Amino acid sequence: MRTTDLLTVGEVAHRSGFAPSALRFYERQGLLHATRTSGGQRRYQRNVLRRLAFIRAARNVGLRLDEVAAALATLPDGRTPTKDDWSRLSRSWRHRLDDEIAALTRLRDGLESCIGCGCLSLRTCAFSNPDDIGAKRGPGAAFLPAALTKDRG
Amino acid sequence: MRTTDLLTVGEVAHRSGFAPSALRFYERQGLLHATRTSGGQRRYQRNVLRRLAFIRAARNVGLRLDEVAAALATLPDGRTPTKDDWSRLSRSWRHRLDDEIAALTRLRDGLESCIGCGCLSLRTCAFSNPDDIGAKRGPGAAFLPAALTKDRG
DNA sequence: CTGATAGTTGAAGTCAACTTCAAGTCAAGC
DNA sequence: GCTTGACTTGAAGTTGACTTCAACTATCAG
Repeated sequence: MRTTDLLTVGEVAHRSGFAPSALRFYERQGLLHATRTSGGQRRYQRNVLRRLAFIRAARNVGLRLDEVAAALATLPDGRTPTKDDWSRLSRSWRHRLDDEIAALTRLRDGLESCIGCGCLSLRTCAFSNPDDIGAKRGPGAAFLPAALTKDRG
Repeated sequence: MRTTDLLTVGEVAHRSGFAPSALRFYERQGLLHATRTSGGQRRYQRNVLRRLAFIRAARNVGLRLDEVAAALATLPDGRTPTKDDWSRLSRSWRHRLDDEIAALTRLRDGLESCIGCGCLSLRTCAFSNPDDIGAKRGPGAAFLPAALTKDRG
């Protein structure tokens, strides 16, 4: 293993938990940057790991990659981001998570009142209201992540 | 408008909130059934609306269509499902929603402790841990529905 | 009977976030 | 210098849940 302060794709993949293909994909999407060796191979700065931690956290919260990219674009260039920078970016997530939790809680409570009667009426039952949570999703979007649902498949 | 007790695709679409294309898709997936006119057009029984209400509710909870199909397959055939039938099917959802809410709550609380320090360390911060919620999703699956995220895009 | 409106089909497209593939090139330890 | 393992690329494939399209056909009010 080399002793430079630059990391190879494999090293970054191993340390971050992202697949190499994901790292290359993120680079194409403008979320990451890497210098190249004379032979064309990627070499990453060590701070890419924090950036990737941010990306994973943002994805956990439910941000799409383009939103993550937009957030990352607000980081000051020319200097390494500080803790305050990262903190600022993730501050708004709390509200977002609150909303998500509230929506799911409403859904659960609606279910509580529906289980008893078994109605599932399209008109009266808030639980299956088209205007509720699941409606008007864009094409192709799954509702909840597999990781949240896989345990009780 | 006809006065039969059978519904056209358009009527079902309007009453259920599903697009006609979604109804045809569900039929191909075995979630719905329709009789046909002599001319080949679909005609739906009135109880298809309750079935669709169930489908929407299940989707709201986060079930995939194949899971919904499996659940619907446990309905007794030969008779119209009763309220008890529907109630039985949706009873397990409560637990599932509880888990989803708990996972998001853990995530939010992890965020709370991370906001202060801005660490986002891959090693120490539970919030961005690869093994946490967002990790190991299958390809193509979005984390949260647009409906939950669109307001505070 | 006619014309407007609504319905039919299979095939292909969409979206997000990646993964997989084939065919080849680089880096480094011995 | 050679071998081995890691790396490179663009293109195409995957998944789930639909939507869109083009080219027709059916239904029904008047």
